[in-house]
Amino acid sequence: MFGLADCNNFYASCERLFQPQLNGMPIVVLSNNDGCVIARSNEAKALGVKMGAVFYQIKDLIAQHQIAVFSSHYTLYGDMSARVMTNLARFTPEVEVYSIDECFLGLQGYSNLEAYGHLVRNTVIKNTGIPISLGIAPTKVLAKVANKTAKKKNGVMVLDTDDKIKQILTTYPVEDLWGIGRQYAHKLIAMGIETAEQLRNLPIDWVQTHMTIVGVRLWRELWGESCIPLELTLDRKKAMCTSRAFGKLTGDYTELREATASYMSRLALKLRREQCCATAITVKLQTNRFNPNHRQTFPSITLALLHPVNNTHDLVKTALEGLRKIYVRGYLFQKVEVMATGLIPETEVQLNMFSEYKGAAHDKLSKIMDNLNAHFGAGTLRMATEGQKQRWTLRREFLSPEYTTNWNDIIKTK
DNA sequence: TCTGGGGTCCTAGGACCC
DNA sequence: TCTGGGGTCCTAGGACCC
Repeated sequence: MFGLADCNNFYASCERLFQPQLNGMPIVVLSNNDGCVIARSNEAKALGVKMGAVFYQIKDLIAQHQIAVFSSHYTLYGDMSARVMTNLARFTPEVEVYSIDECFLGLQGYSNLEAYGHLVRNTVIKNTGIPISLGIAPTKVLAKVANKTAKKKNGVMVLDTDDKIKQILTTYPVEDLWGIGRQYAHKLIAMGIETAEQLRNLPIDWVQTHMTIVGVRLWRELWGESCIPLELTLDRKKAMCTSRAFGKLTGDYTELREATASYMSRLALKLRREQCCATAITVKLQTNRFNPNHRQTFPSITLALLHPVNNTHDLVKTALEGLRKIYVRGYLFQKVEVMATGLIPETEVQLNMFSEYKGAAHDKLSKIMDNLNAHFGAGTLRMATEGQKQRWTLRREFLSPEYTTNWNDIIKTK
């Protein structure tokens, strides 16, 4: 049996936890640059705020109902997520952290799952203050279904018999299934397949032909045959990227250089944390695709590195070389993206006999930089090309304090 | 004025190998 | 008239997830 624990309205719950006067009040959390709504409390959902709604287009609604607004605060959410996961891990040795707010649990051999589920749920809520729901079923896909159903009931749902499964699937919208995205949903509904039960009654050959092997796995999981195992070890990443829209559009080469250098530095740090090196990097520029009155261009370039590296200096230098090659005057850019691909573990890097480079282990400068920045705060020591003023940085008008990760912001009680 | 960011997997087709 | 069989690797495009 698989359990799926999922935090309710996770980002909104994190913000509300530290402002209890907002209990029972509508809350929304915005994407980077305060662009669109990415999390809503139940009260905000009830007022008709849609997922992905564009913030400036719903400002009237927000004012009218006094909806509390927050900018994304991933330091806070990441820390709260870790607390939830630590608590969940006390209940089973088999834990797969699936996303920032979701976790699969291996529950094979456990008995009295209903009661156990409530124990898990109540413990997490008590210890972290974050409300969660728990779905338990014979497969991951069905655990997802159970979880979604649990959210509407008392927070725990166990699907342990064929009858229960059939009953739930009969009313379960096909587009809400894990693995059915917009395209498949569109195709299925056009054929009159509207529920999960109808989908699993389709012939498997049809599913194979139109939805590939991925669809077949989904189909089998709906019938209770587990095809998607728990992943108990972390796979090595294959690619990493840092991509962010600017706080304002810019065509200024100096600003684009600053942003590219900053994003690449951040990516280099991520690579070192994962203890891997990149063999190639891609730099991509984007104009604002939503504005039909703007001239559009999306230039991109991939550059191979002489040897796999993860040090800030070499990566920034290469990224700026890429930027120079793709930059065009006369466009207003909204975003730059840097991506590292062909990732190789630090310890398995093949050196180049014609180069002086000795490998990541000899990279003293990055180590010193990381240590200083860890101690004195991010950005204490950085590349000069990252700039001083950084006028292109994120808009985050509604940012909450770093309650759990910064001594200066810790909550004081009398 | 203003529209997120970071990933994975699968398939088909082409280039290449012996 | 007729043109093999068995592979690997890479890339682009399309789907999906949170």
